[in-house]
Amino acid sequence: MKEGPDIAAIAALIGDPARANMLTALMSGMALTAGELSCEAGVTPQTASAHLAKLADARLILLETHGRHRYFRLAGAEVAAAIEGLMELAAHSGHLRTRPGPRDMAMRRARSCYDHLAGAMGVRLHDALVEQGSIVATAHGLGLSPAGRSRFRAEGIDVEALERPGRAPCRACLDWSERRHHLAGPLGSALLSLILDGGWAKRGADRRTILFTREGEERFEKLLARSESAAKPRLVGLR
Amino acid sequence: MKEGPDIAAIAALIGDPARANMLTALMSGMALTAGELSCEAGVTPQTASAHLAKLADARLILLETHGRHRYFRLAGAEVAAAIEGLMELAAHSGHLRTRPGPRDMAMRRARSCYDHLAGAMGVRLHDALVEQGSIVATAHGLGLSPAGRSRFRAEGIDVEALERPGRAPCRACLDWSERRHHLAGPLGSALLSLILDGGWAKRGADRRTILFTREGEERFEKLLARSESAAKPRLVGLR
DNA sequence: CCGACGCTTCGTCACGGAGCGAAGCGTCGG
DNA sequence: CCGACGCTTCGCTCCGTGACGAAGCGTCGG
Repeated sequence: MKEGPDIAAIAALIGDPARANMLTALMSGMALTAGELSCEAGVTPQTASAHLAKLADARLILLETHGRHRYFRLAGAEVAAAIEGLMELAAHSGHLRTRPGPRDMAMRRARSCYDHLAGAMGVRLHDALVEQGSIVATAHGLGLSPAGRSRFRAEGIDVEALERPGRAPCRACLDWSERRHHLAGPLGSALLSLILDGGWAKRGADRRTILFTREGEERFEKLLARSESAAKPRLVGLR
Repeated sequence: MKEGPDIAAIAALIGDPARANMLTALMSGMALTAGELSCEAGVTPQTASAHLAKLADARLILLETHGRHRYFRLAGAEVAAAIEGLMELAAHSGHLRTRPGPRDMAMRRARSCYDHLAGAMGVRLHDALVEQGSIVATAHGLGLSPAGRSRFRAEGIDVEALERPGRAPCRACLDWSERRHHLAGPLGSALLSLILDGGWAKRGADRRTILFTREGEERFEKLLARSESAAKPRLVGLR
């Protein structure tokens, strides 16, 4: 049993606290500078530099240079997925670092998981879209129903851009704080963009917590309500 | 960003080659003795014992004692999911340990991923069941359609046992070798049991490869064919 | 131009963890 | 009962890795 992916190499990279903190910070989906990441990791810039080089060599993160600033971001959704899987396992097996507090509650309510909405509100979004059939199971993962397409189009989302060959327009991502699925993939990403760009919510100081305005929350509820009451009749016998 | 699950602790456990090999061996879904796991890891029994204690303390594996034999198995599906996520990431980022060979081909074709069928055949099973609507998206993950329920019942599967409160009857699990979904969860588990108990296939020497007999392969194809041609008409416009 | 800043590279040190030999305990089977 | 076997625990060694200080390079802005 020595063939196949070398999970030890990958896990060992994530298994260092400094690197784990960096990767977790990058789960916000935003690119951060080497200096910012050294703060996140709580180490000196020189140490952070060595760590970042390892992550980049392993292709877990990507580098973009802007003058003297070096911006790093996660290499892609599969990195986020692996980290989310570890988070789920850590949460499930009781490996938590601090007691839940007010900030944790905000994280649990709404946060970005890489490029899409997670937390209780992310789960509600997924559930609502599934319940009324805007998204359905396909061989390539979750897909859009015809009714779903027109609904998202009405929200200003470029639906054609979501559906590219060999790429599922959405994906169920298991939420470590809710133990249920929230919506990931291109649709999930587009919806978080809609929420942030539309001013419904803004990022918290930690860059990851998503804080809805009063008005934004109403807009979000209206999105769920339209999702739940429009188009397809409810499949009562299904569940 | 110091709150939340401690992924470094979990990843560090997986990041040791000996422990990674053990966990990978346990992805077969079978329980193995401490001695067997020390062979898998390529270390002495005393070293293996210390590693196993760490994994058990962290609740990644469970111990069952039978006389002088100590059987260990993965603690649950969330462990398998995290490992699978790391496998996907390792494969995606080019962290492979050996060149693909004949054995690897058998692994890619059909293998057990914890308690369900993975590899090309596992992906085909998922796709066929989705295409004809036996399984559909629900808020709790993938669920069974009415037609799916009667079909699986006809195969001798205890469908009522699959659908328990708070537990999705199936789940899409991303396959690291195929980069597509195969079927996990209770239904996936029941189908692998059907395949193995029904004599359609047996486990390879490595305990993880699933080797179909000629006859078993025909039975499998018939399952797919019935899945694809029966009940619900094809949703041609969907994709 | 030049000092400040962001970041990388080099050298060194200290600590922790994985490894194994030795020893011991409990179970099994003849 | 007793030797063989499976497994755990203890003690010790060695190596690898993360940490930081020092130094250097490139970019930025006054």
